[in-house]
Amino acid sequence: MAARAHVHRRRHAALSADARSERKQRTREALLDGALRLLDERAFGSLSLREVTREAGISPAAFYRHFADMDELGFALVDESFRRLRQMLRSAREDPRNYEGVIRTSIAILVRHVHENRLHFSFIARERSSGVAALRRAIRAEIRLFSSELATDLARFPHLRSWSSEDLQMIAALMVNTMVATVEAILDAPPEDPLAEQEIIHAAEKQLRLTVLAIPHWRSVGAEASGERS
Amino acid sequence: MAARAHVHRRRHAALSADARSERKQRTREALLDGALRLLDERAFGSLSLREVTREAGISPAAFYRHFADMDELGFALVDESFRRLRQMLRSAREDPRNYEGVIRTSIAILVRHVHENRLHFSFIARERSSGVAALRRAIRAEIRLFSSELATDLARFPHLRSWSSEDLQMIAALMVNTMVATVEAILDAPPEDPLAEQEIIHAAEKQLRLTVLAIPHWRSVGAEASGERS
DNA sequence: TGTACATCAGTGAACGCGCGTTCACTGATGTAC
DNA sequence: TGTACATCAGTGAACGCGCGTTCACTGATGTAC
Repeated sequence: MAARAHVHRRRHAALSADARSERKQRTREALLDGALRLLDERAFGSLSLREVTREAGISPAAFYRHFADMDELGFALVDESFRRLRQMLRSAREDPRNYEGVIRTSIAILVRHVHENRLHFSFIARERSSGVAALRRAIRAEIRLFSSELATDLARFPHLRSWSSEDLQMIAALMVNTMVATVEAILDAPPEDPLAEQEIIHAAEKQLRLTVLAIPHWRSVGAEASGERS
Repeated sequence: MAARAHVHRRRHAALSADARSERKQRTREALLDGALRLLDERAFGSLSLREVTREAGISPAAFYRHFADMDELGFALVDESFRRLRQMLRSAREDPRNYEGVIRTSIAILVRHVHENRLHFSFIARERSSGVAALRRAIRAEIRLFSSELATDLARFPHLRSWSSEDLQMIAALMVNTMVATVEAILDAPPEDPLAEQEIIHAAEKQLRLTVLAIPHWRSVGAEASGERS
């Protein structure tokens, strides 16, 4: 395996498997994972560069081989976390059904992904409101994007086809609010307490069912026309 | 005014106006207000004792005449913030009307209080998710209490009289979610941009109208009976 | 393949800084008589 | 009212500590020939 680089004697052997850059990549991931582990119970703004390098098992100075400063590491965490979240959305969109089925399976997929990526969701949930302004803005922008995509998806359902884009955004935002609150509740619940979690899930399903129940009865007023049509 | 303490020559003149304890009270408020000012853009967990005393204009050591540590100051801020929030709820409950009227006036009262107590709401919104676990728990408990009280209030409305307590909690939580998200959006919007804020308010009203629209059509399932009634 | 040189991820010591906390103190205010 | 003593909010210096950042370095890996 050490001889691997000699197999093809090219001008730039670095194009093939490069032990050095592989190791570098692994250290970078150790920094990101270490930070994420510490962030399960702490805010990013109170995390020190030295703590992260300590957790990752390298010296403080080596940090600068990977990131210019802590903020840059923070952005990398946001990117990674939302990559996982988008991947979740892809699974969720794979089997569209009627309202009822969508709600149950969407919540189930959401809950599964929260457990599989607990630290990433915990990081996003915490930094969404907190501390570092740049991180907060990046996260809010991603969530707004998510909400817009949901609005587009919703437009395919029977009653919603004729809705204005503004009203679709409004109901998508309402559903995203519910999902964000549900994720926060799950992360906040005593870990691995199946009863508490089941109650949270049950309430979330009811809230979404209640929301979609209103759809056939909705008639928008106020924004589209300044006058009213009695 | 300096002679005030001499007017009544009592055994314990301290019972009347006490210049010393008045001054102490004023310094305590300077600490709380200074901290709150700094917390408009920062997380509590990243706030130092020295910064707070600097902002309040006293020496670091004097801090300990008022609080044992920064956490104690944090709890005092939570208390003060929720005192203002409860005061808001009292105004909101003063004139109960039909659904529509309640929504418009409730949102208006909420928005007014957010502007009048911007720093307190900003503090609560940020620390609700962030950093210091003890503060987070205190804030979540207050919001849960708020949600329960809303459930009690809702029980007085026509269609909701017969609802189970669980379903009332569910819809109250949904409405609180919407209000929390609305407050966050207002605090996040460019300050004093009346157009952006009007859009946020408009969306919030729609979301609440949509929610109450579902009420007459709701039929709870799943929790009360383990079997289903087809 | 073997050798001589280049690259560069990671080290360890050093720096100046702001931190929380302690301590003996000061001086204005309060109390007893 | 006047005096002598007690209280106590606030001071300023000092402490040890962890921080972010810099620097010259080491030694394994990569490259050229």
